[in-house]
Amino acid sequence: MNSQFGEKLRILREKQHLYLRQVAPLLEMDTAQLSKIEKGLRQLKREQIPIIAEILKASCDELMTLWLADQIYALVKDEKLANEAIQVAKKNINLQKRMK
Amino acid sequence: MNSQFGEKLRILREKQHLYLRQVAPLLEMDTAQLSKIEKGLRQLKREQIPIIAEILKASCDELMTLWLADQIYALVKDEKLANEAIQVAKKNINLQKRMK
DNA sequence: CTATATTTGCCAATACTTGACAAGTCAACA
DNA sequence: TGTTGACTTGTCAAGTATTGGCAAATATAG
Repeated sequence: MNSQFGEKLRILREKQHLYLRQVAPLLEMDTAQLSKIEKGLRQLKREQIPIIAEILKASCDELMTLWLADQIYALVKDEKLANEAIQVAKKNINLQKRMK
Repeated sequence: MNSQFGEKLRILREKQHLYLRQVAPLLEMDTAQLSKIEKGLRQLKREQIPIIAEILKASCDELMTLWLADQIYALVKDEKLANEAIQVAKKNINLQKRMK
């Protein structure tokens, strides 16, 4: 439960029978980094998500959602007020939407 | 709508008829910094929240919630998948809770 | 034992955030 | 109009955090 995004990448990569060493260069990184990303020890850059989505033939939106969810989760995972904070943030987002 | 937390601080401070110059030293910062914090241009450190809550005679939990909500909001405010991401993050938090 | 895939540890390089100060605006008012 | 007090803004060095890249370690299969 530490990195949904990373776990998903690994699953997708294995489904495509690809090795880290095959995928990493396409993202201009070494296998060590990609390994850490899959284990949630490092962050993939936001702008690399579309790239890896294509490589792994996955939904960019789904990956983006998981990636964002990981960021949020990291922020509040140890907070007793996590749920309340999320509620407030959500309200603000919907308010913002209505503004546009 | 840029910083609920900052706006709240300002309102509370004015309600107590306090000046930046009176509050800032209690947080070991100068007025410029506190001004920026109230305008959402800087972040108050998490561990300072209880301190300012006491100074402003406010609910620490409420301030903490707003502070966290601001962090989340900053993360996703320009994301079209913000709501989906929040949904996923929320689910993970509740999962985690059940684990404990 | 060897080869290949992945993981881990380390640290220099880079990027991001803050602290501190100076200079600026603004409003009140003598 | 000039002064004072409150707040704001700009800048940049210093402090933190994150990343990139390499080398060594581990794991697995033959």
